Parts: sequence; C-alpha cells; structure tokens
Amino acid sequence: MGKRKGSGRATITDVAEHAKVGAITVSRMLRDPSKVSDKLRTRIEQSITTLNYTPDPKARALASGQADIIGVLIPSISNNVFADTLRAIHDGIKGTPYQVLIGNTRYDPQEEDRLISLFLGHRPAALIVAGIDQSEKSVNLLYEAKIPIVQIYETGDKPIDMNIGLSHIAAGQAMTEHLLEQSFCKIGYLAARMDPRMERRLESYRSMLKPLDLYDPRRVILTEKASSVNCGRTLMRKLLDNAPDTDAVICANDDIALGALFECQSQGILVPDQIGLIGFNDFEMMSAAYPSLTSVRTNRYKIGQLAIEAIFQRLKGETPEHNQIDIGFDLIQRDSTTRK
Amino acid sequence: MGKRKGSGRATITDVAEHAKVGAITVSRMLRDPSKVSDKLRTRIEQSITTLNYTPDPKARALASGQADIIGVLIPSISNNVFADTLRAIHDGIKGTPYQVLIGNTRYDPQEEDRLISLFLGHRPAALIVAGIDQSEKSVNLLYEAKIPIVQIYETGDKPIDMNIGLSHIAAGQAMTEHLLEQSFCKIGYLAARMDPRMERRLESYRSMLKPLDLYDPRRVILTEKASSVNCGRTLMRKLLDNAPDTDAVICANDDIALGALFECQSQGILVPDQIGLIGFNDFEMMSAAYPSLTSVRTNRYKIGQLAIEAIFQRLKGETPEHNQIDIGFDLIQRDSTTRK
DNA sequence: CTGTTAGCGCTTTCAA
DNA sequence: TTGAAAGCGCTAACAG
Repeated sequence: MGKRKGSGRATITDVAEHAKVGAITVSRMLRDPSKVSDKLRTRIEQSITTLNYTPDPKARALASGQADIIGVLIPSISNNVFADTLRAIHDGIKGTPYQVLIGNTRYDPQEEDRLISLFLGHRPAALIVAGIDQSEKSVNLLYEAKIPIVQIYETGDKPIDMNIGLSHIAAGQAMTEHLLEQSFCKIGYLAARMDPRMERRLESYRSMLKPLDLYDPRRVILTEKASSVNCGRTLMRKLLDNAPDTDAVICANDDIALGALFECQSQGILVPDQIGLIGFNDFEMMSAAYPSLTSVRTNRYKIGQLAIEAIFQRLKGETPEHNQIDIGFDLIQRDSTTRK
Repeated sequence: MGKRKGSGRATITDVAEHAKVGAITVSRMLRDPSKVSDKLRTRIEQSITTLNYTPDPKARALASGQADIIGVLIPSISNNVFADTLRAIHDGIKGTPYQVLIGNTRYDPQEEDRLISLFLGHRPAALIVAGIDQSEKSVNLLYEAKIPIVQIYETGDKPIDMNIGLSHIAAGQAMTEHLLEQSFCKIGYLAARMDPRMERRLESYRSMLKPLDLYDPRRVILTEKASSVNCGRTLMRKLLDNAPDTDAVICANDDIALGALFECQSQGILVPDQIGLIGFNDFEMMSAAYPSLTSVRTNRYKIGQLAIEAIFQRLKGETPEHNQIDIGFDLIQRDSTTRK
C-alpha cells in the first residue's frame, strides 16, 4: 500500500478535523459561505487561519472538472498591441478565481499549433487566440474542446466560436483614402515583418491605388526584420532613395511611423509639408510627437475586455447576443497628414 | 455512490486498456520511454494517437506533488520594461514542461501580498517577483514555501532566496555624474508615478547635487500620473515654466525623455545645445530619435534569462554559485547629452 | 444544514 | 520490465 508524503501543507481534511466538521463542509464554506451555519462558519474560519490553510487549485480543478485557467495565445509578449489586450484580460479576471496562461506563438504557425494542443491539455475554462488564421488541425481541436473560444484582433467569415476584432481590409482602405483626400498621391508603404493583419492592410492599399493608376512598386519597402523605430528609419531612408518624389507614407505600425518621422527630421524633410505620414494602432506617443502623427486607433484594450466578458457570459451558461463583434477603428487625423 | 461524468476526454486508463497494459506503464512511457520495452512502447504510442490522448497536467501535479508552474509577479504588463523580461522567461521555458503564470501587482503592495499568497496556493515550482520591497508577511510566506524565489530588477541587502538586478542607487549616480561631466550644472529631474526603483534613482540625484550646492527643488517635477510620452511633454513644459534656466534634465524613464524631446522641439529649444536630455532603460527608440537620446541601458531580457537559469539549476538540485547577481548597467551616451 | 462515500486522472509504493 | 493497490486534495452525488 502506498503511503505518500503529501505536500506538507495543511489540507482541507486538516482544517475539517481541527474544526471538528466534515471536509465537505469546509469545501462548501470556501465556495459559498451562506451555505454553512454561522456557528460552523466561524469555527472553520478560525481553523483556516490557525492552520494557515490555502486551497489547492489543481485538486479542486481535478475534482470539479473545471479548471480556473484561461489560455491566451498571442504572437508576441513585448509588442504593445498585445500587451494592452493582456492588460485588459488581467483587469477583467481580477477578483475572479481565474488565472491567465499566456502562450507566445512568436508569429510562427507551427508554434501556434503546438501551443494550442498543449494548452487544451490543461483543460482551460476558455481560450483566446490572436487572429483568424489557425491551421485546420488546430481549428478542429478547438471545436472539439467545447469550451468558449475567442479569436481576436481581426474579424473573419467563420468564427470557430466567438470573434472580436476589426476589419484590417477596411482599415487599409481608410488609411489610403485619407491620404488621397488630403491630396497626397505619390503614396508609399513601409512594413516590417508581416503578420496576416498587416498583409491585409497592405493588400487594401494596393488594390485601392492600382485602379487609380497611382500604384508604384518602388514605393513599397518591406523587410523581414522585426518592427522597430530604427527599422522605420531604415525603411524610410530606402524609400527616399528609391522614390524621392514620394509625398506620403503609410506605415504598417506606429513604431515605423515614428522612425520615419525621425528620418525625415534628420534629412531636413518637413512633415507634412514635404511628406505626409500615417501610422497604425495609435500608440500614446503618436499624439505627443512633434509634429503629432496621424494614426488609426484600434481599441486593443476593449478587445481584451469584450473577450473576457463574452467568456464569462458563456461560462455562466448564457449565450452572448452576437458571436462576432466588429469594434471598428478611428482614423485620428493629426499634423503629420494635415497640410495647411 | 457518486458516479462522476469525467471530462469526456481520453484518460491514461483508456490508453492502457486500449493497449492492453497497466496504466502505470503508460505513465512511465510518457515520462521516460526507455523504461518501457520497445514492443509495449509502440503499442502504447499507437493507442495514444488513435485515442488522441493528452495527459492532464493537474492530475499529474496532484499525484506527484510537483507543479509545472512558474509564477511571475510584476507591477505592469504593458510596460516594456517588464514585457522584455517576460519574453526572456517565456523563451527560457520553451521546450520544458513548465508554464508561466503572470500576476499583475499594478504597483500596489497590497495587491502584491494578495497575489503572493494566491500564487503560493498553486504550489508553483518557483516564483519570480519584481523588486525587493515585499511586505514582511509576504517575505515570511515566501521563505516558508521552500521553493526557488528570485527577486529581480534591483539588488538589495538580504535576498529572500536569489536576487538578480542592478543597483538603482548607482544608476542614479551615474546619470547625474554624466551630466556634470558634460558640464551641465542646472540639472532638472522629471518623473511620473514612482516605483521604489525610480525613488532610489531620484534620491541618488538629490544626494549628489546637494553637497555641490547644485540642487534646486524648482527643477524637480513629479506627478502621480502613469508614465507616458505625453506626460513627459507636460512635465517638461512645467519644468521650463518653473525654471527656464535649466540646462539638462534627467528623465525617470525613456518615455518621459522622448516626451521631453518633443516638447523642446515644439518650443524651438535645441537639444543638446540649450538642454541636455537623458533617459533610463534604453528602449530601442532612443537610438533612433533625432537627436539620438542618451540613456542607461538595463538588460531586462538578461534579467529574465538569468532568473530562469537559476531556477532550473535549483530545480535540478544544484546550487547556483551566487545567490545574488548584479548585472550592472551601461550609460549609452548619445547626441542629447553631447555638446559640440 | 451537514456528513458519507466514491472518484477526478495521475503517480507513488510495493511486489512480482 | 511490468502491474495492483493506494492515495494526492478536493468535490459531486446521494443521503440524513
């Protein structure tokens, strides 16, 4: 017979014995104090503090079949876009028994597959995944898991379960349209390592300019490198070399836009008089820059917030009104695209 | 009698029955395939794939008493300082069975206490906490947990267990010294919501300037608001109102330094000719800015990396050579403090 | 409102 | 090398 050592810490049974009640009564009190009489409740509370008892979440999860873990799969941890959403998710679960388990797919579809099956092994209460481009294999696994799944950042045709984001195709159009409206017409595009959402914005730009005969491949500068402000400077320099007559630039994100601005400053090029600049995401710094930088505001915090809300609704057994939410975006016009 | 439904997914027993072996044999194979004969191994492997079995980590953790969770407590998720460390930690555990559980203390000592006891309830394999200012209650809990604990970002006198970081007192001195060496003498200080490390850098600045009779409280502008680039602009504006003769500014971090630069640009103040600027952390954008911004490079990724390495050593039963590592810092001089 | 019993899925111990 | 039994800490189910 297998005598085991145990963790050394107080267990629910220890508390029960100390308080001279059944273990289940302690369990009940922990989850819903109103289900236990006042007398026992105070006795149990005392035993808990004297024994310094803390419940073991994994034992609870195993017994109840309900894990208190919400998995989140994102392509990057240090990118502010995802960090803002993570913050919202953490804010949303504050005060609940849930814990967030973060997986970093590093923009790698294979790693995404691996993490999805790894995470499902934890039997999480729900899963949040970035984007809508999961592999067929993963999509099947997610279906079968029969837990709330939220795909975020981008809206798509067929959500696995729920979907909260925005149309990056529409965003790409809005950016291009804005520049055209401001009478820019030699419009370039700078982008670093692409994720599917960036690709779709770029595609929008192309398909808007081509019919107008304004598309010029010389003005599109791409790199495989990770996005950064320095990268923005380099890309801008290349663009100015390639096509010095460019009069406006769409940047795949705000870091690149900031770098582009610095490059213009260092070359004595006036923004917006000589070159208009627009970024994407509207990080806080965009409004502080001088000149202030136009960008497309994407409410990344709200995406996380709505995702958690939807999950909690489903966890409570309710069905959210919509299984897909397009939170839209706002093009915030600032000095960098406003010609006097 | 209590018939339970179960999770619906394949269990180790299902696999065992399917392969006509004992459950423990499956368990052994999963953890160390060499302990099982080739014949049974292939049979079990087949059963696993046909049943689509994935082990349940919490059942394993419960039975073995060893959790595969590493807890990380940081004050903010969206701040790049912490995000870089998180990335290192995630990189470090890649390929291991460990999972990272992140707790967001929101710069709140009470929340830190709450999360420490909550996390210890999970019986994590190890815990990483930011800073060295945990409450006495928490310090005791961490001691008693008898797991590897790493305090990061700052070096202190008495590590609870292990400690990896740098001296922010020394960093504050280095920043002040640098400006003095560059013949700045009317040196201001801008800081947003303070954490203990910022406070210590500020204290260093004060205690260096006072004996030289260069300290002027008019030049110290603080705010309770969260740090941001816009905040940097506001603080800089106030400083210029308060003490227009200021000739250099230490910024509590890089965001504020960037904001200060933009404010100078908007007021037509030349950096570094009229005002020198130095930041802290050396985010990537500092080198891209125009003029490039001097900053103190703190290797936040390395902190996370070393923390995870130390933890794995301890988990393997080894004792790391040092229980405290000062990774130091580098003051990177750039144009913003280099007078021609 | 409270307790008894069985069992969640896995691993340890002991035995073959 | 393999397996049977026991139990990790908790809770669902069924009683009282």
